Amino acid sequence: MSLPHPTADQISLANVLAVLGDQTRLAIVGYLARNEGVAMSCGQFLEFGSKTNLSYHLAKLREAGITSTEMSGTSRLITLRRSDLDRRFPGLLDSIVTAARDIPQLERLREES
Amino acid sequence: MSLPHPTADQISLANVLAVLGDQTRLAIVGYLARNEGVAMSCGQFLEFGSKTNLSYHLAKLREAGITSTEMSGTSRLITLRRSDLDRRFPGLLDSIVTAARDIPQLERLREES
DNA sequence: TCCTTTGTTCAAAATTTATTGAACTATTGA
DNA sequence: TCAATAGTTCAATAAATTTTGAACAAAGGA
Repeated sequence: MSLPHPTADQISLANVLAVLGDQTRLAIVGYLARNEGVAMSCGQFLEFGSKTNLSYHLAKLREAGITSTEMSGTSRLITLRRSDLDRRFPGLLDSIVTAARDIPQLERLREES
Repeated sequence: MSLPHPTADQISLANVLAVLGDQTRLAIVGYLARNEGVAMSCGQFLEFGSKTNLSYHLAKLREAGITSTEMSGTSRLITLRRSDLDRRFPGLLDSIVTAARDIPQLERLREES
């Protein structure tokens, strides 16, 4: 991990909610949750926006402590910080991901994968 | 209920998260949750901001479907839409309210009540 | 009726967020 | 080494959100 990540106790609830209160980022997190264990690269999310815009949203997710981003050669591997989030805010991620499953935009994504 | 409220299925997850991703509104919801069953008036929240500003934040909460506001004489009674939220997003409100209990700003509020 | 209480609406200003394109860095493979 | 790949940074713009004060409205009590 060479990129700046907040430590588990630096993760703020209000910030996590604010960052997830955006369709694009919510869709990204839903996708990560449905593919947990599999590290995703930024390119996986190109259907959600331009490369530049994704860079912005993915940085927001990382800075909020929601995702972890590790460099791997020329790409970056993104994973959900599941255990940190669960320890810090029990039940929150699960309830969000479950509820996000019903969002149209995510339905579409699931069919394609 | 003479004020406009969204119906249960008009409540959007992203919007709920966005609206709760704000310290002031999160504090208000934490307060409502700790006093569930007791309807609160807008004035109860004056320590969180100016009257005008609270009017804005409380409208946001109502429009997002998080609270219900009923007119009662010269004041308004505000309650959490607990059952609608629980049905729509199981576990979400509880996990948020539980996590919000550890937020400093809310600690202060609890002592004063 | 008049005053007080409770809270709103409006418009302006301040602040924050999101989106874009151009230029750039770093790594990998040929 | 050279070109392609993956993604970033920067500056500018666009858009949405917050905050404020002044003026307003409606109900209740003296």
